Amino acid sequence: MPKTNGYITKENILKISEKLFSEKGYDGTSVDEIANLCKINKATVYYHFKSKEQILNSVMHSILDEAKKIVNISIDEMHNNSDVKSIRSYIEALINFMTNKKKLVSIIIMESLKSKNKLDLLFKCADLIIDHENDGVYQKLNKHDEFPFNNKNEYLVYEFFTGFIPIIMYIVLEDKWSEYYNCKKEKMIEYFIEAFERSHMSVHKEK
Amino acid sequence: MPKTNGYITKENILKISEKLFSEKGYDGTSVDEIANLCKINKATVYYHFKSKEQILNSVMHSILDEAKKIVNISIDEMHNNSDVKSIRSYIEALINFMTNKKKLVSIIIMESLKSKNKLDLLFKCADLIIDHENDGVYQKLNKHDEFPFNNKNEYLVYEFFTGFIPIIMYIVLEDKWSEYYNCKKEKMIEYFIEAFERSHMSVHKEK
Amino acid sequence: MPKTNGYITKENILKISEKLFSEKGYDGTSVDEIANLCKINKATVYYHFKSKEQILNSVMHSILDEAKKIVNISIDEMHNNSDVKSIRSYIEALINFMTNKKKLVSIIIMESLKSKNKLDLLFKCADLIIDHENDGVYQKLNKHDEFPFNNKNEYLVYEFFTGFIPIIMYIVLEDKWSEYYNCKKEKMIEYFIEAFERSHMSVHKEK
Amino acid sequence: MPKTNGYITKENILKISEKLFSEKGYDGTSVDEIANLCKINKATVYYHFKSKEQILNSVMHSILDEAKKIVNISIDEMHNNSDVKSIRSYIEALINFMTNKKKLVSIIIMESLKSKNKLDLLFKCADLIIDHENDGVYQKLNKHDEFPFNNKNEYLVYEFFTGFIPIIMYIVLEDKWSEYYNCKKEKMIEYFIEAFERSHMSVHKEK
DNA sequence: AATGAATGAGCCTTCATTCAT
DNA sequence: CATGAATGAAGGCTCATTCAT
Repeated sequence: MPKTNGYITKENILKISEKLFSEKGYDGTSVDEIANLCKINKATVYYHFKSKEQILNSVMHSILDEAKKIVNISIDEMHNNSDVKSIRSYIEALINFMTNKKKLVSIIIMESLKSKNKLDLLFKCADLIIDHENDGVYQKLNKHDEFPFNNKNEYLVYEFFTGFIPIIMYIVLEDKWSEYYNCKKEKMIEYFIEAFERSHMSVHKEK
Repeated sequence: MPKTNGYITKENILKISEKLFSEKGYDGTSVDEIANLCKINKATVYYHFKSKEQILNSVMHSILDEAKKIVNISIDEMHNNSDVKSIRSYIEALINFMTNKKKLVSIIIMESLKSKNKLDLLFKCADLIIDHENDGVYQKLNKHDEFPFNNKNEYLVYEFFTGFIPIIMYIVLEDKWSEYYNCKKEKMIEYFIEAFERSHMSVHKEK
Repeated sequence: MPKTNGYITKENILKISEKLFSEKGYDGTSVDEIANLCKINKATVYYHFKSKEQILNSVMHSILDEAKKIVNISIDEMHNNSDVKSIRSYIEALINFMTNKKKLVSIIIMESLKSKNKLDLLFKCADLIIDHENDGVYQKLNKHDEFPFNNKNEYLVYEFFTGFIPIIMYIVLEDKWSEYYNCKKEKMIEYFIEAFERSHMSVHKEK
Repeated sequence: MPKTNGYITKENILKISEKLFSEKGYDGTSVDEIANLCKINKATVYYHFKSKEQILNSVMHSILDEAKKIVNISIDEMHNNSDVKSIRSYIEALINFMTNKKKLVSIIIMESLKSKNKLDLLFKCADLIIDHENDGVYQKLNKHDEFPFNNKNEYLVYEFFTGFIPIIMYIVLEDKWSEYYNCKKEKMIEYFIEAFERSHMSVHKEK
């Protein structure tokens, strides 16, 4: 029996899909499952979304929006506190947020690796993080320093491959890593933050 | 009645599978396709391999073996030539090798991100590289330096997330990155090597 | 709240449906498509028509009405001019009219061939044409001739299967025939009229 | 449980499909139904045939082959008997054979009317009948007469639209016609043969 | 060593139709 | 008069896997 608010239904599909995609991946989740968990008819899913892929798309973009808010808040919080400590807490905030969306981050990465895929969501996420880092944290840190990069792309390569990538890969591989190398997660995150500061942040730090 | 030597058939399945997995990913390749391209019956595939996943497994391991050889050769070359330049050339050699296997590296990463996956191939690859770096290059370079890590895991986290990961992610994302950010690949590799030295290698360098 | 005059909406549905049925056939057209092209809601279609089949029905009947007008006009024109030449021009007029509705004629035929179909539209169309021919042209021509048929059904079988059917089948198959047998359409229509006179009309002609 | 002779299975699919297509039309028959009636798995159907359309194709072509045999036999039988009587029996034989395949003839016609369809089966059937008529019956009849057609296409248009078409349309519409016009079928076939001779055959008859 | 045949489970999608508003 | 939302029922097809030979 239908006739509730369609917006609610749509949001619910999104919510359940995010949950299922997170738990079982995109390919591992069937539209039947989504419909069943939503307690709606499968056709209703297709009334609200053109295709399964479009659901994924919507899920991803709503996460991106959520991420933006989190990042903004973190940035605001450390506005007057651009020391090493607050950077550490910014990174930790990022890791915390993403850790909750771990599986979806995996999906973003996996989809980005498929050769045919044109979603570019990984880069959009990166833009979000790096641009903020750029305008918020980074600028502060380097205000008085010599800027070590000659152009935007050189800078972006640095931020993306030595900053953004290690962080998200840490998030998605943390569990497996700690199991494989037999290392407690509390230790790991400590090591990682340390490693991140030693490598990527060495450029950002005041000498 | 056996038509040919079974060993040849098996090797052929592996070869074709590597090709197909590389082009279309694991999920995107069907056993039918493998059999067709091998010009053998689908059941023959299952005579040689217990499951599709086992094919993937074999493909992965044969790549690992190949990688080992390459790494060994590179290491040997560096033996008498362990200055910064040769580290650069080592990294370049690594990137070159992996670039040829780009799609398979993608598969290794993608498979590693799947929650159910128990292969740990990504970690095995990492072990291979890092151990070699550890025993071969690194030890040499740091023989007389203060070793900045307190224990093996701290060291491994560093090597894995700020060394290995950036390199392999660079390899698999290079094309898409250069397209998305409109940056020539020749420039990119230059920026990347520079970035890698600035971040990860900063620890390895002699001060 | 009513947006427009309901009558207009209904007529529009009919118009669009005729167009779509013509282009893609009845089965090939979905109610969604009709609604979309009408820029109305799908449920609105069902407000005006009980079912998709009823739309088809209405479309068919409105064509029948149109056909009646055309036939009447043609008949009138022939009234004072009932020689062989004008019969030819009558047939040509018929073909011309129907050629414009080619696809709908196809639909009528296709629907008539479906076993469950109870519309009998094909027969109704035939009645229309044959009756007119009967009352108008034929009677005139055969007023003084020996009538070659012993009863109404014998006459109807003759008119239907050797007169009406060849004409409508010519109309709907003309394009494909000319392509398959590599024959120009201008030639074809000439051959067909000739063939029609040789066969069907041989009975109607004055000896 | 599998492992019978694959050829038998394939033939069975064809047999059941012919039956179902005949009873319910192409669109009205689902692959599920075919599989169920064959008591095999749906996937087995797809093992033997690439698609549902390919099944139709095969069914049609096997009918065409069957038809060829029938036609050949009829032709042989009247080899030395080219009088009106034997022509009548040839037409009756044709009608008899096709009447058994009534629904399939409908399908051929319907498929031929679909604008996108490229099957051309209707024309192939026509070729079969007309060519035989040409080489067998027709030649005999006109041996000594003046040939009334100036070229092959003119002749084909005549045979196709005033000979072949009336016959097949009679076959597929017989039931509905007799019901609509309230006419017994025994009478109808008599009227039809008579009508056919009066119109189409008038050209073939010796004057 | 190799194969033809078969299968079960599942997948995404479409469609005509209905109902509360 | 018109609509947004929802549905049940199918439908065509794919895929990894198995078994008898």
